[in-house]
Amino acid sequence: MGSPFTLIKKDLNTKARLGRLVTPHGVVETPCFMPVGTQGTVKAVLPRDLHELGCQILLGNTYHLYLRPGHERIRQLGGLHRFMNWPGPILTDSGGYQVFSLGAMRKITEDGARFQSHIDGSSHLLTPEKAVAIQEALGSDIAMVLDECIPHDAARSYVRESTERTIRWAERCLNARNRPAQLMFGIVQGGMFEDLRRSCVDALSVMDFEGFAVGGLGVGEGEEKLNTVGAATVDLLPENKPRYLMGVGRPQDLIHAVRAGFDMFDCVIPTRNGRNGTLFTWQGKVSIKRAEYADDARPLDESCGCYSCSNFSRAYLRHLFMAGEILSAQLNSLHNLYFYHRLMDKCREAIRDGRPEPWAELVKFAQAS
RNA sequence: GUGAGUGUAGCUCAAGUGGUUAGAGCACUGGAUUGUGGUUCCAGGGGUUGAGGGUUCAAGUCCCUUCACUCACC
Repeated sequence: MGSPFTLIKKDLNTKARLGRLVTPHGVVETPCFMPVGTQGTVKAVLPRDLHELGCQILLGNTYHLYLRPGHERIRQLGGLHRFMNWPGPILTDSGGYQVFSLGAMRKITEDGARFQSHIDGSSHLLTPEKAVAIQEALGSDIAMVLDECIPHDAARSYVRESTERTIRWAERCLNARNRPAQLMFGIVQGGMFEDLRRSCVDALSVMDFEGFAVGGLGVGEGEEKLNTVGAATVDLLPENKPRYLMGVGRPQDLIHAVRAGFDMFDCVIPTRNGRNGTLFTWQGKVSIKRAEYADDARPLDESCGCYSCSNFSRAYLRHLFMAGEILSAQLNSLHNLYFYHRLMDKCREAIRDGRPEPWAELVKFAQAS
């Protein structure tokens, strides 16, 4: 059995790569964007619509599905794919980000991360072994190792200590595997320190992972550090395996990261910002709640082929938002995900094309954003 | 008609015995949101304190007149 990842083409003008990742539930063309479906659903979007807009792979979450409805229940019901009626590939995050985002509600030890449930306050210990067992029960195509996502301004001494623990956890995750068909990705930490990033890559890259992720970015460090640390880290990763930049980002961040050599992305921005009234277009961000759109009969983006732009006016989208209607979240999320997928289409086309012109357009868009 | 009560921001309400530039929540306006708690955070515009007169160094607050609304009773 060969490697699940095939590097199809390296761009001549940038470090971007065109690839193909084979998973048990289908093939993913990279660079790709993964919509976030934390709780077994991409909020406000039907699986049918995700498929229609070109979505290839979704992200689910270990921590959330473990707490509710429970991974054993999902296993009994035929696994996460069947449970949420998404037949395509699914990558599951390990719960490492919740180590970061739940802040005061968790405690880290060598053994694992102890969480206080945000639902009922009950206490749970998530160990590397348990994170793997949960992801195997969910039946995801790609499992992520348990890591600790640290704040961008963490002191060097803590970053070092934490990153070394994350490396030990990665090894424990590998040893806990029981389903060879499920791919597993290691996660590079190291904060904003390039030497710590490098030693983390050195330690992880000799382990038998099918891909590598870069974590701990897009957590408030700012655009410049995101780009420089991201680019420096991705350069160190093995060329023949997929490289995933976790949790990033804005359209301009994705363009920079693809050009730096990343293959996979996930981010809540298109769905969360959509629900909160921020929409992405090729002319830039549009805050649909603005009063200036109250009487605007034009579609959000004339050049967009999504269901929302094909059928509704800005005035209607604003009305739905101001009225707090459920359809607002649906139409906005659908549009933003459509936009993100067309953005990734353009990146793949630029690599196939091989000329600098398509990149020039994308960079121009990124700079204007 | 008589008696009582209430009038402060678009809405609901605060502002001890008179004392800085009348505040808050919601709403509205603008901005933020990066491995999601259907949010949250930041900033801003808004007032002739129903109207008129009086007392006082000083009135949303006390007095008089008037208007509106609410309730009770003829």
